[in-house]
Order: sequence, then structure tokens, then C-alpha cells
Amino acid sequence: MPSPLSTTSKPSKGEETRAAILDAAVRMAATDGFAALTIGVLAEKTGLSKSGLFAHFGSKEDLQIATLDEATRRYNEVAFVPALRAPRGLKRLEALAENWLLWTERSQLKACPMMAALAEFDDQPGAVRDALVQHMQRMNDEIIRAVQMTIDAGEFMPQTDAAQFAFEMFGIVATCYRSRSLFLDPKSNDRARVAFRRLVASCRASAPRTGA
Amino acid sequence: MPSPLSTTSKPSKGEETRAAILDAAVRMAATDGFAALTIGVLAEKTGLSKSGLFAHFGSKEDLQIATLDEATRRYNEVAFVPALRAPRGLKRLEALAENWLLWTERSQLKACPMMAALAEFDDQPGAVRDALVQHMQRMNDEIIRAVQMTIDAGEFMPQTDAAQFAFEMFGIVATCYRSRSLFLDPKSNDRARVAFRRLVASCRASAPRTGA
DNA sequence: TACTTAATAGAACGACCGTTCTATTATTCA
DNA sequence: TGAATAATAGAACGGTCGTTCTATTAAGTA
Repeated sequence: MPSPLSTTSKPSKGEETRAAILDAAVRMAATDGFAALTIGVLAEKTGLSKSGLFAHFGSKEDLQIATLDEATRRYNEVAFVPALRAPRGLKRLEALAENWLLWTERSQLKACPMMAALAEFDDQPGAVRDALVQHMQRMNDEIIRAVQMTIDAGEFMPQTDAAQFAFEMFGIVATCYRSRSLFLDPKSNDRARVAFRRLVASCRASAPRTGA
Repeated sequence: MPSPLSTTSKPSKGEETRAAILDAAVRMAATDGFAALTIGVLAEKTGLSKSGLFAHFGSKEDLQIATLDEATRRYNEVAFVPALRAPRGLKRLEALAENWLLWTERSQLKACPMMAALAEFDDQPGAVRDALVQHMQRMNDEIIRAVQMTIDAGEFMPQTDAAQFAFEMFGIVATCYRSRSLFLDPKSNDRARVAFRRLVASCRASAPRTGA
């Protein structure tokens, strides 16, 4: 039995195909939603047999969770970690927002798999929902930390409610994604940026300028 | 053949059961999502046979659209129309926001069926998605109208972007619903109200006060 | 009340679902 | 290279899906 967790050393054949499956799964969840993520279709798309694919995961539920984990890993890789290169405070907060808005196209995904998961599992109890809540909770906590740093840096007013800020920032990004997929509105990104600037302005320590 | 559209005159037996089916369908879509809205389960829940229920709708797709229409009808009945009793301008806009936040519990629904539909159909082409886009477009237009009235009343700055306001207001409400179902956060409503006040404040014609 | 039509039940369909079992083919490692 | 083991294929399962057909019961109407 190979080590279940992917190590940095040479990947075995099984680990390679598993990675290929998850790649297809993430792309598929983003495009068609988790409901369309059936084992039969996924097997066809990866050139495997149903049972061959199934053997990599003990159950459909495990496959869904693994897909969720992989999507989170990619978000961290292309959006969160790069934003940490920005200096603590408002600069970093802005980088977090911008990277969050753009991470799907940077990952060549048609939509955000996390948002798709949110939509389909937020009211359906089970292990998938639990995993999802944990991922989103962690993301939310990271935003709160970044806001707190901005307060500590003196760029936001000390009475700024960090959790409230995270709530609103999440809403702006989520609505941007929805506006893209539902209304196909090319102005979605700019709308989100205007909203974010408005939110930031209302928390600024110095006299907030009302943007255009 | 009875008249397909429900009239105000005496309802026939068929119309009665159809209404009962749609009532169960809306409640079920809100609670478990549209994916769980299968004909078998719905038949069981209404005490009908599968084929008996099916006969009321030509197809599953028609059932989904009818469920969407019914949900919209109820939203208009308990949220939109009552808000029109408030005087044009900011008062009405605030009533729209508050009623939008509270319409599901006033309708005894566990969640918002429209938000559930948004999540599951926003990227899946078909007649259901088309109907959904139309409903949401209409809602959005109504908000834009209300914002424009607020501008005309001199309560918002003339350069206020009404479409941008609608975008952000939609995001606030949507995130509130998600925060309720995903994080089960009892503070969700208050968070949404704070966000809405912030949005309103940034558009006020007189000097905007930065709320708590 | 009789007749027409609407409303519903029941059985069956092909398709796909997730899952299990067994067999066969690759890969790994001594 | 050869033995142990991992990776995959293929067939089959019971279950549920949406849908269709035919028969039966209920409702509306002259």
C-alpha cells in the first residue's frame, strides 16, 4: 500500500491517475456543478472504467470531498499564498480580494467550484457539507486576520468590525461569480471592485473619500 | 380541458391538487434544493401516484419551471407588493430590503427557493435557467427603479449608479441567506442590515454619517 | 340521473446511478 | 528476471430516475 497522502517524492502510477481524475473532477464541478459529477461520466472523461475509477475512492462521498480538497488546494496555491507577498495591511487585503476574484480564470476554470459546492451542499447534511463548512470557515478566518492587520497598521478605524467586513467581502465576491454565470455580465468584476472600494472606504482611518 | 391559467373563479379538482403539489414542491425545493425535487418523492409527499402527479405537468422541466413561478408569485405577494405601500424613495427601498430578508420565514420556508434555484441552474443551459434569469432580471429591474426614485426624491446623490446599487443589494441579501444555511449564524440578518446601511449611507445626498 | 370528460392509479420501460465481485493486466521491488 | 502487489477492466446487482401506456375512478354537465 502506498502512502495515502501525496508526498513530494516520485509519484506512483496510482497517484498519477488519481491526480488526473481530480483534475477532471474539479474542472467538471466548476463547469457543470457537483450534481453532474457522476462516476460514469467522470470515468468516460478520464478514459477509465467506472470500477477502475471508483477504486481510487471508497465512495462517491469521498470523491466529492477529495474534489473539494483539491479545489481548495488550488485556490490557496494561485490566490491566497501569492497575496501574502503583499505587505500586511490594506495592500494585502486588496490583493486577497483581487486574487479571489480572478483565481478561476487563472486556473482555467469556467466557474468557481467552491461556489458551486456552496450552492449544492449548504443545506444538505453530511460529510461533504462538513468539509465544505470547514474550508469556508478557514477562508473566512484568514480574511478576518487580514482585516485585523489592517486595523493594527492604522489604516482602518479601530472600531472596524472585522467579522462584518469578512461577511461583506465574501458577499461581494460570491455575487460577482453569480453575476458572471447567471447574467453573463462582463461588468461583474468592475462592479465587485467598486463595491469593495466602497467597503474599504467606509473603514478607512483617515477621512474616507467617496469614490466614483 | 380546464383553463390552464388559474382564475379567480371556483377552482376545479385538478387545479386544487396542482396547487397542493406546487405548495409541496416549493417547500421541498427550499429545504432540500431542486436536485432533491424528484417526481417519486414529491408524489409520496402529496399522497399521489407518480403518474397521477406527472399528468399535471408535461415533463419534469415544466414542473421545475412551475415551481419557480409559484415561488416568485409568493415572493411578490408577501415581500414585493407590501413594500410598495411605503412611500417612494428611501423608505420604500428599505422596505424592499427588509421584506426580501424576511420573506422566507414569513412564508414558513426553511430557505429561499429562488436562491436554491440560482445555485443549481445558473450554469446549466435550458428552459429552467431561462425562466430563472427572467425572474431575477425582473427583480433586479424593480430594485433599480426603486433606487432611481430615491435619486429623484433627492435622498440619493444624483450620480448614484442604480445598477451598481442593485448589484450590491442583491449580494447582501444572497450572502445573508447563505450565511444562514451554511454557517447557521443567527447574526446573519443583522450583518445584512449593517451592510445595507453602509451601502445606503454612501449614496446619501446629505453628508453621510458612518454608522456603528 | 346518464353521459362525457377529467383525474388518478398501476404496471412496465429503458437509462443511469453507486457499488460489489471477480478476473486480468501493469507496476514495483527483492 | 520473477514473485508480490497494485491498478484497472468487465459484468452484474438492486435502486431510482423520468416517462409512457392502459385501465379505472371521480368530477363536471346536459
